[in-house]
Amino acid sequence: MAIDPFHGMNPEQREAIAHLDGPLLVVAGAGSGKTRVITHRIVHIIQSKGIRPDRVLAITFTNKAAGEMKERIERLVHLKTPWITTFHSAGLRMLKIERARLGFANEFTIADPDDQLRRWRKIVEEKQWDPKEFEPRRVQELVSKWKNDLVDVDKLDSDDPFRMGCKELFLIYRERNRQECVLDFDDLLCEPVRLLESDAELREKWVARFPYILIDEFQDTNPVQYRLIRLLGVHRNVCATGDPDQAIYGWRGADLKNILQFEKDYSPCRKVLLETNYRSTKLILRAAQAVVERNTARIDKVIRTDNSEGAPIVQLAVDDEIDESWAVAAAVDRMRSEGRPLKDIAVFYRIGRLSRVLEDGLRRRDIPYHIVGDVRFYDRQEIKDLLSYLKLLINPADRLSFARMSQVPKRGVGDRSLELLYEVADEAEATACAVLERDDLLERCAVGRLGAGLRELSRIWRTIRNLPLGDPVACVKGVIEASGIEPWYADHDPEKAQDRIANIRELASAAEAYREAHADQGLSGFLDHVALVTSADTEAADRDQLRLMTIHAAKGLEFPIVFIVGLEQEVFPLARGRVIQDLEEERRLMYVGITRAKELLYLSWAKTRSLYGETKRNEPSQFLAEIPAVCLRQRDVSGRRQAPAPGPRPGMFQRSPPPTRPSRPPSGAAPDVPQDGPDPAPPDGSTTTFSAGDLIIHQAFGRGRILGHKNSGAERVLVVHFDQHGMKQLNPGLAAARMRLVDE
DNA sequence: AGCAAATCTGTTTTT
DNA sequence: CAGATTTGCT
Ligand SMILES: Nc1ncnc2c1ncn2[C@@H]1O[C@H](COP(=O)(O)OP(=O)(O)OP(=O)(O)O)[C@@H](O)[C@H]1O
Repeated sequence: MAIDPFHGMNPEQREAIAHLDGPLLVVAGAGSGKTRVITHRIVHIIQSKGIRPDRVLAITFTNKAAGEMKERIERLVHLKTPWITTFHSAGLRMLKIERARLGFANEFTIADPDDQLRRWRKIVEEKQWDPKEFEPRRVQELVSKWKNDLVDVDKLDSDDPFRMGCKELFLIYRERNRQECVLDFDDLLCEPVRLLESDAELREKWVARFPYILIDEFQDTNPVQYRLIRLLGVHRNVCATGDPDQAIYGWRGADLKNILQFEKDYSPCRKVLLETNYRSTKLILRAAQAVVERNTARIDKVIRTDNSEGAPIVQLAVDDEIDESWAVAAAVDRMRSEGRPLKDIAVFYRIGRLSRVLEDGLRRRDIPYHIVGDVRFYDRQEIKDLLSYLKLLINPADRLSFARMSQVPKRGVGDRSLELLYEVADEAEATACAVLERDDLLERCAVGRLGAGLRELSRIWRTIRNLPLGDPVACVKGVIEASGIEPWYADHDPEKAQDRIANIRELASAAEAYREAHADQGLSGFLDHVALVTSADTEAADRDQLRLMTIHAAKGLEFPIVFIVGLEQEVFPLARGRVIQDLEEERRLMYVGITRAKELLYLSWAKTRSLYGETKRNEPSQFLAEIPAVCLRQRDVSGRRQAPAPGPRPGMFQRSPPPTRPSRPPSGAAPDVPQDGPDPAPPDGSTTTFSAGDLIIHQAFGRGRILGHKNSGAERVLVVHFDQHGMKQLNPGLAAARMRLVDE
């Protein structure tokens, strides 16, 4: 029944698959079959060495890549491969197994990054330090960098007061997390390293656990990750594959020099170069290669393809971002009408914000799309609310979750009640949840009219605390029921209630799906899963949708047709405050983007673009000029809207005329003057409307005159000029209840 | 305690 | 410009 792992492989790939014992480094360009080598090597290891699949540690960059690799291998060997995962999941799995060594009082939970940020903010506040100087975001960023760079913070010394301040904050942060049995994301890498380094016996056990180790996308490995590999890979059966030209996570501490380091650390090390690209047309590959060859800090490598020459890359210049989105939508629409499945097409951009305009264009043409890396399902407010209850069932010491549970739904428990409760808990050396369980403690904080809320909270906690932790579905359903969160959202936020309730139900479905796949794992496993899953993993891959994503999210993927938009200097390559921080990394990003395309590539840039609230004139990206002209077909459809007689609109990416967009009204003329027209009826059902020019009296602001209404973001607002208070923008629904018309 | 309005940011990429 | 945070009122 053995399958031939060498089947369909070229000679270099075969060499890499065959060389099982001793270190191996595969360095190769895009689309050369590196991931395929890893996959087939694993099959070969299992078959020829008789190694159990669960004793192969294979690291991929994303959960999705891991899932695909797992699926392929499990289909071939019919056994589970739980250690084909990301670094973070592998770290978590190790910590779960070794949790006794962490020294926590109860089972740990993984803190949500937002909750951690709140923790930093609170610590700065308690210290009474200036939150401008110690901005929680910056502090969190630096500490994360330290952890990923393996900095020993206890020994850290610096002249920089910010760094020393962060050190002081960190010591408090760490202690608090320890008390609450909470780990942050970076701890999933640091803690395994710490445990392994401090215990030779443990190290031996884990080294023996994985006789073979493989790492894909090695160029984006950071110091902690590499240390973990070094600790586990003393047997030297370590295989790394990577492409230095695809190193795009330098900002996260990844260091492409790890590739050179690997060769030294594992010297002598077999090195295999893969030089055939199986993915792209000749023109696309030549363009990508020409761009990346501009980098100076780079070792040249050969890459060729037997694929056809292919169609030229289309480059398009447009007036602004709206035209760009129209052009993309028109081109996609045409492809769809020619029978192309939408899932063959992807649109890439440097920064996530660019997806907004694209969405407008796509919606106009009813093109279904999926934004990869959009708000994670598990990051939605209502989901986090429920997760706080669930986390407390596992780890009642977690006060960040406690605070959220206490205050959603709102039940009259505020910061004061919480402070009091924490004091009582600390004094009794009990967890916050224990206070809710014990009448004697509860009565000490549920005093006066503050008491009602806490008693209600206590009642809820007592109904959920005995939910069966082995069954995530029962827990989720029990918490939804007991918390009363559905009726509360329905009542309190009717606008979004439907979506919210749908999401809440989906959480229950997710728990069901999880229970189905991991019957032995229980609630705790479900929560871990939730912490690590990204929105790229949750996508509905079965639907025929256009995919929109940042180039970072496109790493490792391939599509027949690719659009890259926003190719303007300072947008891509991206500048911060007019400075491009790392041009070579930006260029590698361009290389990654181009090399995702198999057949057709479209590149567009807009002469003006509104971003961050201002409209800027931009130059085309330097990367466009770096592509050899012979690879390109250039079109410029800018400047046509101003034509005196509009006539039929010229084609954009293609030659057939797309529908025209009327030229914009002179919007810059009077930005603050609201548009006229009747106000929408207030949502409360009353019929009161106000029109521009009406004179009104407002309960709070007194006499004023309605100027009209305008759109402020997604909201419609009423613009009123008050005699006493000047110009104000009011919510029309609420304002209607608070003001009345008066006669002149 | 809770809400709505006003003010103030900053502004990349993600496991 | 949009999101988060602070202020100010009930
Ligand atoms: N020997 C081969 N013959 C035919 N097709 C191959 C071969 N090896 C790989 N491929 C195909 O080439 C494409 C690229 O392979 P793969 O994703 O493994 O490359 P990669 O080097 O990991 O790419 P990248 O670094 O760009 O992510 C895939 O569609 C794969 O199926």
